[in-house]
Amino acid sequence: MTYLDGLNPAQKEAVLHTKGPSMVIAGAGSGKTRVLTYRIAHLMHQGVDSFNILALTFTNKAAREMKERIGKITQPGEAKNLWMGTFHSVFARILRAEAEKLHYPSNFTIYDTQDAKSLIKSITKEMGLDDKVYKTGLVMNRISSAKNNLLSATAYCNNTDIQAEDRQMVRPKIGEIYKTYEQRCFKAAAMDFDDLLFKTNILLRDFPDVLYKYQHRFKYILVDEYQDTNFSQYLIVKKLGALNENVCVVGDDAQSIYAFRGANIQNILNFQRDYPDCKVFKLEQNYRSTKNIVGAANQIIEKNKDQLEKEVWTDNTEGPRIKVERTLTDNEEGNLVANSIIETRHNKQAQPQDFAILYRTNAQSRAMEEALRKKDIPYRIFGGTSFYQRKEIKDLLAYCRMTINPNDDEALKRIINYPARGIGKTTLDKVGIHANQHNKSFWSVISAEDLATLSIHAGSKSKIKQFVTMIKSFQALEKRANAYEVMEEIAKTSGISKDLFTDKTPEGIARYDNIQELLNGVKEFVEEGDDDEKEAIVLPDTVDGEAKNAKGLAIFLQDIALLTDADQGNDQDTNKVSLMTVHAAKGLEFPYVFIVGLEENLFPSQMALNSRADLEEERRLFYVALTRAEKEVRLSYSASRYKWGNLIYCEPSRFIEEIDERFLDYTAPETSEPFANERSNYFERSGQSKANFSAKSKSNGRSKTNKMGSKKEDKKVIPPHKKMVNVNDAKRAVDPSFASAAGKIDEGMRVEHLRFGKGKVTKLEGDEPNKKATIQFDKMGEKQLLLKFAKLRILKDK
DNA sequence: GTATTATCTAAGTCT
DNA sequence: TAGATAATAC
Repeated sequence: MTYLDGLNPAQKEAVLHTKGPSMVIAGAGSGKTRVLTYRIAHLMHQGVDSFNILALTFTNKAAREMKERIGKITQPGEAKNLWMGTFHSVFARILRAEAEKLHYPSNFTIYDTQDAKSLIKSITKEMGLDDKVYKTGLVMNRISSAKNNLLSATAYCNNTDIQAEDRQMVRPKIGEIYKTYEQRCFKAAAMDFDDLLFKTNILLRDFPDVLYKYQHRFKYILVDEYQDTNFSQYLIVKKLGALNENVCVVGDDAQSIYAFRGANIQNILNFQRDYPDCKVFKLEQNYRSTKNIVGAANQIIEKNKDQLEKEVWTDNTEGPRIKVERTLTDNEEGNLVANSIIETRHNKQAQPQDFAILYRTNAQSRAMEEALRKKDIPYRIFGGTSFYQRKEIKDLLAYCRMTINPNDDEALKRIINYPARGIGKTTLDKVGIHANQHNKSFWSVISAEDLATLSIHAGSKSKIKQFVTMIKSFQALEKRANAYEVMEEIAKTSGISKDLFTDKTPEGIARYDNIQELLNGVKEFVEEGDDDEKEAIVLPDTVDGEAKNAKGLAIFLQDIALLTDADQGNDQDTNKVSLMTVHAAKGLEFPYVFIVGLEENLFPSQMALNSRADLEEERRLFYVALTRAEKEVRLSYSASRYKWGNLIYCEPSRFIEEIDERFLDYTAPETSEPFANERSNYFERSGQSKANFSAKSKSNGRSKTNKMGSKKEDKKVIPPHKKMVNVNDAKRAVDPSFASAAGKIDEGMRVEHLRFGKGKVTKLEGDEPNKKATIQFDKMGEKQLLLKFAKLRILKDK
């Protein structure tokens, strides 16, 4: 039983309780993954066949990591039949195996977000709807949340509440779009991300024999990050676990950060309701972080109302305080981080891989990247525009998709005229109209006699025929060749390789390289031996009866849409600084963590300011960010930042203020009275939500300004849109006369501050570079400012 | 039908 | 800023 020795009593209890439902509430850094892996190992140790265990994780990254850990503590090959993966990948496989029950082919395509958006867009266009009203993103969110709540298109249209909501939003046609969307996906033999869960529910609901089969198969079910499951996922788990009730869910309500995707903390409560005798374990000892970090994190999360009771504590050392730093621009913030990394590496003998830079939005990675590149610090970006989402990769994959599933309309639309082969918009429109009228896929129109009946130029027709012949040749090849051979042939014959090769711009070269990289990846896939870990997630008795070519394109393509950058295999040089969004960092840990861009309207996101629930999710997100760190956290914010090419003036995040000073180490402008100015902004901010609110109601067409306008005396309140200064105003922010005056300032001078206005310097103290000035501002009262940061302009001597 | 240019608009987080 | 789309010239 040596493998259990490393567990603390609470962990051990959770691991040993294998029979019956259980729930593990695991605080950040309390060894949640450890419990899951040991639990699985323990099950197998007790004689449970890995064949009967299903472990569901939230990301591929988590699945892969856990697989590695299990591999280390079990006998070789023992975990071979273990099913472990994300909800999406596991059920995609089950759906492929059972596809014909739902009248889908097993080689159905998985539409990614881009595909889905493009389809929605063409539907709204066809319906003659204004795409400014029916924004694809909005429509998609609506459809997505309907699916996650198990509402089909018909149910959506018949639901009076929803219809009323849509009418109120002045978007009454969403239900109709949803219906068409569903039909189009079906005839294209495609499922989107939400369908993978939705259709699994349909499958388990309508086919008791299938349900029975998988209930028997999955005698033990484990779910990681349970707080982030949505209703659809919750119900799948509930159904599969109903027979044996050996369901173990692990989660932390404080780390629920996917409500935007339909995740529901309610599921934790549902679980206790569904299994009243479920055993609850709480893991509260944090092994990851210093006392200081745990203390700050606890304090942050305390501000939230919605949470389960638990107290995270640690035995670790105190550790240094959290450093808070401010810069003037986002690029400077990048330099600050880069320099800190160099410094820490030097002082603490740290490796690049010991550092993570976390941000709220992917767009922020750029400034960081540039700074790191300049200083020759190796880094790796997770997420963002994934490799598989690059245009050239998607183009090539679209050919592959059509080879496997020619009815894949989105793939067809993408490539029928790329590289240009004279099949233009007019032609494609005609095909599309015919296809939709007859409820067929584009392919079934152009590859059949239908084509002859269409009023298309003979020249275009013959070009279409050539295209059809080409795809058919790929299909023939796919039957006998491996994935690499097929894809290489496609790249060559389609003209993609040539098209990119002739493009000698740096972008063109990069694209060509990416294609080569994809081909290399496929080659690896074909050449790699059967390794146990890879096998673990493949359906052992799959995929369909006809014993498909295991190295074939179909298998390679299977769930490429579900992969992200983090899942790429090239692990050779992992000694790099990690850059990622806070969301992507969930479940990971690093000795040194930088959380950047801590500014109002960014973190918390501007869109979260309107409701308490949204703001609490942002706060949980910040909690997640803080608790990633083992030794040190550094927070930074910038006074200005480029957004959409415009310079935006930024305020520090409220989250900084929410941390007690005893956990912090300021290098901020106002050392003696931290956030004196920010506090005054806080006042502004409290009015901001009102401004927001009235602005919002206005845009709704129904003016509530009267109701909100009672607070007219708040005239000093700066509405948010004013805070977002435009380019002209912003030029003042970088006006050199404001920036460079610091050294020359003396007592008695009249100065002007960008924000506080005019005032008189009454006192100077301290030495460079931390010289501090006390200034009596005409309107804002007395402030103490650090000269190196204060944006002051000298007005007149004495 | 294609290539080039001008204009628009988006970036919130992930499977 | 950058990619996507619309307008324009060829």
